[in-house]
Amino acid sequence: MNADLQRPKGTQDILPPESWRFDKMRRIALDTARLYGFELLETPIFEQTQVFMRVGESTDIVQHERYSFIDAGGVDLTLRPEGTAAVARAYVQNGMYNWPKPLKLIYWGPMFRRERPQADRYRQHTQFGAELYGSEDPGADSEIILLACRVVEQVGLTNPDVRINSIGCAICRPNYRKALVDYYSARRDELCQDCQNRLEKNPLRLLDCKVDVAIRQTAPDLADYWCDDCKSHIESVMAQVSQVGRPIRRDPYLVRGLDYYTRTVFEVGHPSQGPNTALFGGGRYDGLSASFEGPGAPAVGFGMGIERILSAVGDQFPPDEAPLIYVAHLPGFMGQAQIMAEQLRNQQLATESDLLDRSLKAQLREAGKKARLALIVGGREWEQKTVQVKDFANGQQHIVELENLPLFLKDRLRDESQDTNGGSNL
RNA sequence: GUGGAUGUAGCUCAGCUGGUUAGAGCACCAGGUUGUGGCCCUGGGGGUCGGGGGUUCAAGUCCCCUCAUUCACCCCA
Repeated sequence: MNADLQRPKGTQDILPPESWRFDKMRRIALDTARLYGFELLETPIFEQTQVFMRVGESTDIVQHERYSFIDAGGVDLTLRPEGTAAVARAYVQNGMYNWPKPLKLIYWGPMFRRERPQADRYRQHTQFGAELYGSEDPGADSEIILLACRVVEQVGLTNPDVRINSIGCAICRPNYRKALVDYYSARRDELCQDCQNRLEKNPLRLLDCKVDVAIRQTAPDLADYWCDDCKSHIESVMAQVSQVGRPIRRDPYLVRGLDYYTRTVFEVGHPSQGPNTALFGGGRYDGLSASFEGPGAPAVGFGMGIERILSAVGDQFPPDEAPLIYVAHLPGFMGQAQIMAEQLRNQQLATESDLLDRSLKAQLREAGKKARLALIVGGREWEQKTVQVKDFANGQQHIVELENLPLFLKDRLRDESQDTNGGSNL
């Protein structure tokens, strides 16, 4: 295919069965969130560009990774690069600050960033996230962490590795920032090029440089600069999470890229993915809603990249397979087979029939690949108001009267523990 | 934005130092039974060797350019 007709760089066609794994993942995420009483919020996949500019002056995803366009009416729009800003906008615009507190919201959908694709990183990816508005209490932070961990556990990533840090508040962070800048400025010559830029742009990010690890070891620790409120806040979050039996550890070098965070930041990885990988992350952003000209409201949330999660679980997370019935037919009975299939679907039985008018042999070959049971419509049996039913689980074949058919089929499908000497491939 | 790797059938890949009509496995289709799947056997459809240019009697193979894909850094989900 010509290059200019191909899928855009960094996007993907999600083919079956992967597409069904996505669908199952979504159901699990939403169901788990409902277990905690979260509500689902849908926002547009594009917003006015200012919505994202408000929240991330110094972050790459709003600086030079934006998919922006001017529409025919001259409005500056951007495909959303992340969920939190859009939810904050919706929160203010819809007056949700007047809703009963706390307000617990989740979202699911595509996000867009124009960056160079690599393993598990796409220009369009799917994110599931939660935002909890209206509570400053450490319990809100722990609720968010617990929900996110439960979701990944539901898909098979047990014992997630939770790392947490506090980047302080408007009162104590400036002190730390100054101490950090002083420390690194004195060693400017020893820093890598990236860190010299970070020193100007976003000093906190000096801490998670992978090159200058020796320098940061003697750098000032955030913990020594926390005010009393910030200190007791993170301690309570960690205590609360631990008390439900979920390990959590402080990572003194953990700071996150988006600059709207206050106090809590966290990332969660998994042992199967290596020591410091991030499957998802989040934090607190108490000042965000105020920047949308609404009343200030404390908030905490997480965002989870679904492609990364599914890549991490691998084949351990198969899609659900409906036990399928295939209606095969003898020559001249193709129409009858489809009518039969439709009647079985009326009984909520997943059913297919041949649409190519192929030989019985070919029909059964296809049926054997995808179905649990095959029906054969036509011939002598049809004249006696019966059909042949073949069970691929054991190779047995029965002649069943039409009026008893739905009951018979449901009975066979219910019994999962058939002997399998026939070689089912389900 | 920086650096590395790779492009041969739908998929995974062979194709030695350039040498006849480019192959295999899997997948797909058909036949081996007048009305029966899997396993096995036989046959079949499918390829501008990513594209363009060059060297040569001869290029999938060598050279240049280009496009695409992929991995890492930056950043992030």
